[in-house]
Amino acid sequence: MRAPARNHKIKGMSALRDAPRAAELLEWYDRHARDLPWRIGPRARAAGLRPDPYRVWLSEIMLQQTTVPAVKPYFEAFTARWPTVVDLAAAEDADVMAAWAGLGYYARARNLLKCARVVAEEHGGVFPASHEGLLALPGVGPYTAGAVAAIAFDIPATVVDGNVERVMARVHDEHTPLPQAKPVLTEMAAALTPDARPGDYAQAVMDLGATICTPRNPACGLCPWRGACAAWEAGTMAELPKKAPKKRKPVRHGIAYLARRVDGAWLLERRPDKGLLGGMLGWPGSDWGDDPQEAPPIRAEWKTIEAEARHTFTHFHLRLTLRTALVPMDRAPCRGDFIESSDFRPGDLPTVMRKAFDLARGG
DNA sequence: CATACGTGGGG
DNA sequence: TCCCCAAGTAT
Repeated sequence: MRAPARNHKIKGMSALRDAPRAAELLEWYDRHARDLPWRIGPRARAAGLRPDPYRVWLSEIMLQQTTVPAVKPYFEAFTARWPTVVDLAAAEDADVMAAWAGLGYYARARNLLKCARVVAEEHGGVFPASHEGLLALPGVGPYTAGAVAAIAFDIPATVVDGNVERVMARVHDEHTPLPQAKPVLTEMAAALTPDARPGDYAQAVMDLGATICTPRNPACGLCPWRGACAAWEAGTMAELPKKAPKKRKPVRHGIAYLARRVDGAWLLERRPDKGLLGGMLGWPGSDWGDDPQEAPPIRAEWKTIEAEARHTFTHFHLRLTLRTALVPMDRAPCRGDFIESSDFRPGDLPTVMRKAFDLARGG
């Protein structure tokens, strides 16, 4: 009897390896699926339930380059405050940006609102039920379109995120470094994607990557695909996926000005939509570079705080010199606006600006 | 295709 | 302290 399911490519003294099968992964998922606020579990899905596309989309946007623990409280807050995409579409920009503060990658929040308004105004408040339609939405790329199509609509889309790349690289012992390997890893993922249970399958691979096939110390002993894993056989799982070497982050310097009016109001400035921290509230200040120039937003006696605020962004380290001043009621700023003490919440600021506030208030 | 774009947690 | 990373997208 032939064994067509066997992989006969033999490396060294290895035993025959099984081909990875979606069914094995789905069986594992049926027993080990994570319980997440935006998710419909495999049992409920089998009973015919589907998750709300709005919640799936919202979670997928939040989860871009962001961990599940970081997302959970934001997801709860957003869905409590804006239960439907139409509610979100009607929100004030500043409220959404404030609610997103601390989660990072703020272009996501701007695109989130754009997308909600497109869905509300051009699609009657209903998310498009196709990969192509989803892909056309602001902030929705190939991954998110596939994930929403599969999870919310059970469309058999190939979903390739960082988890899938890692799992495919290991299962096939693929040593080509990322991002060069992306096309071949996508092909491998497509070859494994089943027609049945696309939503469960997409979540199953991501759960596998998040809980078993982790970047460090993978729990291969618990893996449903261990018998099919070429990296396990070769002992290379810890070094996969290979990645192009990273550049060192340069250090940039800046000055931030924290002005408090005698009535307690704080001088803040809305940053332009484009660029770093775009659309967020922040302290007025200098540019961030090698040699920042003074740029006080209002005439005052500025005092420099001893400690500088340190913060690391995606591509540089920032050391922020903080200057504070107390200014009288009748003096007008040349940049920014005073926000009444009762209207100001530090939590509305992006983290770097909140750090500056904490330092200035504490010192 | 390379780069810009945040943050918090873990080793 | 420092580096790596986490369900990517836009340009």
